[in-house]
Amino acid sequence: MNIANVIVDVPSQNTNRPFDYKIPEKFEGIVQPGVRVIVPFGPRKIMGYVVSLSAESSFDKVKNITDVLDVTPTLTPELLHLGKWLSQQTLSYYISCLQVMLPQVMKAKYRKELWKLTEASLDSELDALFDGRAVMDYEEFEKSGVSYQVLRKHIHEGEVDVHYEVKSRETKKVTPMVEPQVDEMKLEETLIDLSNQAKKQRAIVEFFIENKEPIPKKQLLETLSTTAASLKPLVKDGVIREYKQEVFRDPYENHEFERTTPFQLTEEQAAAIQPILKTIDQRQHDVFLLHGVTGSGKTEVYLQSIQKVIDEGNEAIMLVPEIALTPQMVERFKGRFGSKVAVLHSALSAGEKYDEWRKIQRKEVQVVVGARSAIFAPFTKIGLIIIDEEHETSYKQEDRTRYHARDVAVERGKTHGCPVVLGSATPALESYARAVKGNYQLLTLSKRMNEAVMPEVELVDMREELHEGNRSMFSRTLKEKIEDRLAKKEQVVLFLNRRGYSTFVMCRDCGHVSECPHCDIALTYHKNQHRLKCHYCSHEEPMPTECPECESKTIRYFGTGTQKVEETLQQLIPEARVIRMDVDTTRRKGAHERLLTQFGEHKADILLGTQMIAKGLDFGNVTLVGVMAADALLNLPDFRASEKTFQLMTQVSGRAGRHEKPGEVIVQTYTPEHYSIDLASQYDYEQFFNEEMKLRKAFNYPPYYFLTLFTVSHPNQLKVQEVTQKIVQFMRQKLSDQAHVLGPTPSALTRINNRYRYQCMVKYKKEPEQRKLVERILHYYEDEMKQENGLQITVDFQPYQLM
DNA sequence: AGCACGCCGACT
DNA sequence: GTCGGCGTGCTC
Repeated sequence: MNIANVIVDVPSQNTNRPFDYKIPEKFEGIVQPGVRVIVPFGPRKIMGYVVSLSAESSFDKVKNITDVLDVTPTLTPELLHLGKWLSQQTLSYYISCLQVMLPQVMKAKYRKELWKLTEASLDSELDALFDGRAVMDYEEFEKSGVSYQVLRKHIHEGEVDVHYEVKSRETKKVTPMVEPQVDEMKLEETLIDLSNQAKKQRAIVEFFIENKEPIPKKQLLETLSTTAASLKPLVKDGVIREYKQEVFRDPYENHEFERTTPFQLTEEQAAAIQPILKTIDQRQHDVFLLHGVTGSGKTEVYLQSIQKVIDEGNEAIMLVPEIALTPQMVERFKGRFGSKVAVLHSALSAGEKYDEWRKIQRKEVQVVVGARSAIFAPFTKIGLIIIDEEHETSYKQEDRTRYHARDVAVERGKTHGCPVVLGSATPALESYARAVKGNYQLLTLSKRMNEAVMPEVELVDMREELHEGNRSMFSRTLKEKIEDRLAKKEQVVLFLNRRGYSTFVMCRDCGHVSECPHCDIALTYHKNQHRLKCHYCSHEEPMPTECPECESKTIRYFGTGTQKVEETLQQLIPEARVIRMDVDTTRRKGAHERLLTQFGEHKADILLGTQMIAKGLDFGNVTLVGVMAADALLNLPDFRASEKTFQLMTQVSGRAGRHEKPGEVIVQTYTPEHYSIDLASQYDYEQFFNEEMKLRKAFNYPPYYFLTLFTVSHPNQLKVQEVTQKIVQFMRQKLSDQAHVLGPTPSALTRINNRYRYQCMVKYKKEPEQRKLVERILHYYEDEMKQENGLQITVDFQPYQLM
């Protein structure tokens, strides 16, 4: 077994397979599957992952491994296998799948340098470049314009070498530590031997007679208010040992977490947790859908399930949509499990992420709470995987390796023989359908804790506001209610959905929205052509000058933002103190948490924000939630628009009246009669599910059909159309009659960076050959895709982002 | 992905 | 005749 099979860090079709390398004697025993190595590859040196070992190679010119980067494997056998699975699922390169599972800093960096190997002088031009140095960046040479011929001559003469260096970017933070190197008796002796003048040295020795434990050098010197000068002789005499220890950057270092103990479960919670605990006990794989209304105490169910897993010595993964958005969730986990928890989310620095990851790898924690990629936590004894707010689209990675964390969770759950719990107040239609079918076990929490009731939702018809002469974006009702809360010293959350708000066309008189006759999807306004287009089929029509329904001339496209709302609000209610939360105000690190803390301390009356305030906020003093424009999402060119609207409205409503004071929700809309808005206002998920399923069935969308989305892009529009057309034809010809192949269609964002984008969508029920067909297509266009600025074809087997 | 090699046109 | 443009094929 002295051959290592290595997946090299070269994402391409031709290198998407293991390469064999000899393991030099000095690395025997260290090189094993999952270890990162540096290997020669052609003229350069690159990083690679050992995926397996073998006794011999069928290749006769096997090179040696240059270096080993890990002492313990970075990837467990399970993760190596999972990476393979992922590459098959997403049709991406094995190496990309392995990289996506690891913290960014573990990706290798490469440096190319020129080394001068001789004292003699070279070609004058080149000598001028080296300028007396022995090493220079290759880039310098490239930029200099000195001809390659000149360089090549010297390389052949052995006077200059092109040197490739692999740099690992991970940095470990170390801190100097000190500890006694001798026993207590010896310390006492030292004390006697020390002269009476050496006061500080005596103090140090005395300190260590009291405390035998290692202590950071800095801390010791501070406590005894001395300097390194008095420590030095003791180290020299071998009484005290100085060494460096790796410290983990702890993002929550200066944060006190209030310890909490398990609550008494309500009857409903107890009933829901029962089957989960049983499955944990039996070490079985099963998927649960925990459908619990907002505030019903799903988190407590998670916490107590995890507790059981920990008690049995196993590990748990808990995914949350974007943990930076829910500091309160971190609080609860740290509060319950203390240092057993690692936290992984995007607000951490690269170094912090790496350290949290290493805590998991070194088995210093048993629980990880994190966003999407935390599903790849290098645990080996997973006893439970939880996905909170499972309907959230952020669980789907939208570039390169297009995986859905839910699928990975189920896959890992199968290998570990452990339950997967999906929790949501508004499950994704796909998930609920599976639960109804019996593929998932449905668990329900229908009541809020503490006998709180869901806040009353009032729909305000903005068309009527307009008819009655109110042209403001605030309805009279909303304005009055805000003023009322301010008077009572209570707080208000105002929610505005800005995304996609500028492109749909609506009549301000009757609320009519232009839709595609074939797709039941809002048409998108294209400003430059002044036309309406459907992004699913090829339908398009001119921008109407009057409403097709009521002939009013007030039909137009929409656009507004949080800033505008804030201005209007200030004019309307000048005394209100407003905190605005959107991408602009939360860009800086920690800004998010700071703003929320301010709001929590009632330093503002109104919290105005986008998406990011919809989740996880839990402020007892908030008694009014206002939704500025509920329709905004509804009219996105997306078959999930209704579902997203329903989910968002439900979530936002859940922000009000979570504690003693009852809450109230005002929803401003131009289409109060729309089933998703109407049913969300009644908190009727099931009815919504039924309605939406009818439409999905009628229009062949998930969960009745699966989707595959091809996106083709190229600088030349004709080329894109042509290629997409070919793909469409090929798929139509090869797939069964049950599959629907749509396209070619311009993408919603038809041109990005001067590249035109077209798509082909496949709706299908069962096409076992599909992946192979797609592989054939990608293989066919391989050469054209390699070219710089050439053709690009991406395939998404479970698209969420349809633009 | 890089890199070397090699085949072609445009020059000293 | 040589320099350097880019297409082609390979990397254990």
